[in-house]
Amino acid sequence: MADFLIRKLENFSRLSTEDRHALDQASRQRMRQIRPRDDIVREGDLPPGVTLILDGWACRYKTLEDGRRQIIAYLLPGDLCDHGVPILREMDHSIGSLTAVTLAEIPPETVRQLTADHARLAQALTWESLVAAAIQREWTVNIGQRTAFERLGHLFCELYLRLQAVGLTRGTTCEVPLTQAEIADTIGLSVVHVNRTLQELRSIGLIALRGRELTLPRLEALQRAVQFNPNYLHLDHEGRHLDANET
Amino acid sequence: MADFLIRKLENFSRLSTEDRHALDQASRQRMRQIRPRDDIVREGDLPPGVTLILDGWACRYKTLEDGRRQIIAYLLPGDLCDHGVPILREMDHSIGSLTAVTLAEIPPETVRQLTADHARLAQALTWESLVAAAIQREWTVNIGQRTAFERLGHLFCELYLRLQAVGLTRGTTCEVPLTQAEIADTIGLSVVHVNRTLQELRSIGLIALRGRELTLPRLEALQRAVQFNPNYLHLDHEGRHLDANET
DNA sequence: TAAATTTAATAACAAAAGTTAATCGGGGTC
DNA sequence: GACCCCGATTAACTTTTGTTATTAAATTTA
Repeated sequence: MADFLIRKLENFSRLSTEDRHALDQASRQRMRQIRPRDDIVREGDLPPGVTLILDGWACRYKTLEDGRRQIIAYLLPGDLCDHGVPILREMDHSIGSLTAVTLAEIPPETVRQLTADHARLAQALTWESLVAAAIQREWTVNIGQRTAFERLGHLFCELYLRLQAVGLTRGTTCEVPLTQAEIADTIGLSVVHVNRTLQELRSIGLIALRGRELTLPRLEALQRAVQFNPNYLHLDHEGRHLDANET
Repeated sequence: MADFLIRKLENFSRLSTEDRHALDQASRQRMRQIRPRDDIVREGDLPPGVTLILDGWACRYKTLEDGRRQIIAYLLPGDLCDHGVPILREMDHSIGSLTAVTLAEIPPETVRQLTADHARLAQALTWESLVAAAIQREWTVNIGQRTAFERLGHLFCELYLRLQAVGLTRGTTCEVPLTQAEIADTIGLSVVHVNRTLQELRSIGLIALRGRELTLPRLEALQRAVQFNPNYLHLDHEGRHLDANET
């Protein structure tokens, strides 16, 4: 059930069979199905406990009074949300599904046990939350400093690598179930301009889009063209922390 | 020594004398002075342990190859940085001082003891880190969706309230030791446009700037004008979580 | 105190991105 | 199979914001 999360965590450290089993069990206790484009939690609600996206895409977002909307983060299969359960009184943003979503609510007690009994797991989960924070920071940079062209290319690089980390790419291709309006709300551009920029990326041959299928035929070139530096994803040390054989 | 942090945490919950004393002791173990506009940690460095800003302003920032720079977060007196010490191998961004800064490095062992021995403190520290994350999200919204006018006003509202939370405001005034160039790098605008927008805010009487002294004579009006909603700062429940007398 | 260096303020012009509106196209529905 | 609806595309035009350059003012330093 927790396959995507497990796969992601193993980018950071090798988990034992028990680690994996425990995580899997935890994810099976309370599952929930969400329809596409439905709210999972709304701003003002009591923050939910730890939530794991088992499958599908969701996002954090915030709506201004006049209807402008910013997508703040994507929640992909294997992503966790921890709002520090009883500490904050209410959500300051909403979470909504983009596609159909399957999620697991992991009870506080289960989280406590998991991290208490499985040191590696605890470490790996810390890693995952540090990376989530790093992604949020990178989005600030992306929206604040980059041109439309760079923003869009950067987003695609990030999505591709994050999907790859959970095994959701085939070759140079991955599914990106976003409308241009959603992309616009993500990188702070108008739909029209997203469309223009998309054309540009296509015409140079840096991306290909067939339906919801995104192909990055020349990832390296794309990364260079938009100054994408993957360091913030902290994916580059497969288990090194736990192997004693470092240089 | 840790006065600002203590004051900030008490916006969330009342601390006991021992809590405060323990925090204060922890902050005295390893102090460091940083000159204005100096790097504290650089991208690529090994992430430092838990760092507490005792006094002065610092910021997280990221520089692109071609020199563009984005300020990702402000670190004000009483702010904490926790990079999850040994988990990530290298910093994906830099931290630099804006003014002269006094900081405390809190050894991992001390952090462990603090949170183990002082439950309230542990909770309060979790609160502070959740708020830091919420601020980061709000910046995404600010830069992504708002006009120059709103962005700037929003930033000022945030800074004022954060400074107020640590007792660094006098009436409607606070010190904001930023150049217009730094503000520009914060909200993703050019210096020239920041200047223009500043004039506009001034001419309407929503802000006054004398040197580094920022006055918000009509905070409410400013908040309305820029659609500032302070909910993301989660400052509105003075100790409620620990008092049993809730509704 | 004077010189040097930042920082702030303006202006004129250029470019990027937004707005509005119309059309096209595919997928699903009746 | 005709109709609808949503999402994508395109065009024309507007607005916001960026760029470059110059000057003024304020700080810092010598």
